[in-house]
Amino acid sequence: MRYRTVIVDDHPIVISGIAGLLTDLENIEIVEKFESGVALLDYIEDNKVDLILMDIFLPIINGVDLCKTIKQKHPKIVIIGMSSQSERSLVMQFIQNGGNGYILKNASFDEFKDCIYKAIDGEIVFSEEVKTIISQPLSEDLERIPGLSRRERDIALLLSQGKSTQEIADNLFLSFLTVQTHRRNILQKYKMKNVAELIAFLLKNNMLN
Amino acid sequence: MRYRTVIVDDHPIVISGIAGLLTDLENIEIVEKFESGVALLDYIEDNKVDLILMDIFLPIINGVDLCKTIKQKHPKIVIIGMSSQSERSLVMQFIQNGGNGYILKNASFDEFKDCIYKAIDGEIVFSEEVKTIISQPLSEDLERIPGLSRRERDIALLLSQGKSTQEIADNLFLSFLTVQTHRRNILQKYKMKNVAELIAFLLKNNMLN
DNA sequence: GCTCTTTTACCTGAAATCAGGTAAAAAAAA
DNA sequence: TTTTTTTTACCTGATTTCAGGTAAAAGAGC
Repeated sequence: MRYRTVIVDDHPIVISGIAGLLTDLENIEIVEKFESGVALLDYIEDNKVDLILMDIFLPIINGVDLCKTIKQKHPKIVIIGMSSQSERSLVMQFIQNGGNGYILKNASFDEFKDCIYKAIDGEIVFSEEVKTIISQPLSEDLERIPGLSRRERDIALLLSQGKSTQEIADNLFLSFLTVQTHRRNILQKYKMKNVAELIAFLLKNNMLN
Repeated sequence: MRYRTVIVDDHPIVISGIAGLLTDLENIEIVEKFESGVALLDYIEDNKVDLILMDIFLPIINGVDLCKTIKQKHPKIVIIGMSSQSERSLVMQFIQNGGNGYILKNASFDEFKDCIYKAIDGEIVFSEEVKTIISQPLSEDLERIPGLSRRERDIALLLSQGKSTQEIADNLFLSFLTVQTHRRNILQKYKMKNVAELIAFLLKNNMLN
């Protein structure tokens, strides 16, 4: 079986580069190339596609949303994201929205080949550098951030559930004033202006749960 | 080379079950079994370990935190998470904290074997059911949730950055009262009590960015 | 034993949010 | 073109948060 493959990238040079790499691959047939997501969305409505290699930074509609939209209608299409540089949260978001893998564009030909074959085989794949990005950062990112104490985490968790100071006090059998103090201490510890910013910060850094 | 492997699970029955599966595997040597994370943390300080299979739901310290702690000091140890049932965010969190893979306990022997060998080989692996969990749910989960309008998303984004109503109004060149109306509409749309709960909800459902 | 951190608790006043209402212009969809 | 959704805007009052203090008891670490 030959996999009908589409490439989406807003840089024509990158498209031809990837196309060049892929022509060497057995059973990968490049059927179309696009420079934007909307053109791709039109195309897949009328044509059979098995594999999509897409840049994440695209004009109009970004790669994450594009992937989500495609997967909702065509869950069987294998989608691999690509970008020149990236960060952890972007990669995770792409996977959470149905992506089957993520490759940095500086990956070697062998990495590309490996990842594509494995993705077709049903695996979720990452190029080497992506793997380090999604797992290593915590050693630098999170180590310097002082953690929440147990009580503070309890309170932060209830805050993220929309509880008011009074409700939290009732919930934890504490004085209203005590909870108020904890709230202020947490905000000051991370220099946050209010609970909204705090919750966003804590969730992005995986400090709740 | 034989991989020195440790199993951590608070159900002795599960430990023996997994141990049984693994004895059949070439070059996997089970050197120790633990029922809690603290015992494991002590052990790895004094003994060489290559691979850890750990339950995610553990007493005292949970699997995600345990994985994070271990990886900070011993990034080369391969850690695979396991649980009986799971949800997307938990799996993603585990991976973001350095985990090399995630397997549901109902996976077949072949899946276990495959995942373990691939993880040792440097891949990030998921058992079949985990793959569907992390990618499929969006088609049911998110489709029924009404989206934010463009203006609403602008405002929600600024809220997540800790901006006050007045600051948002200045930022978007709107009246204070207009922003106030948008805030209320967003809260009512998702039946949220306050911005804190709203931000948590939006971030967990990838509705910001 | 001593020290530092955490948890508990209280007071006050300004600022901001939340909840209820209404309504009209503009834009998008049917 | 008509209808619906979105965006804009105003009013009021109760509730809540935020920021500034202080301080003592309990627990963890040295």
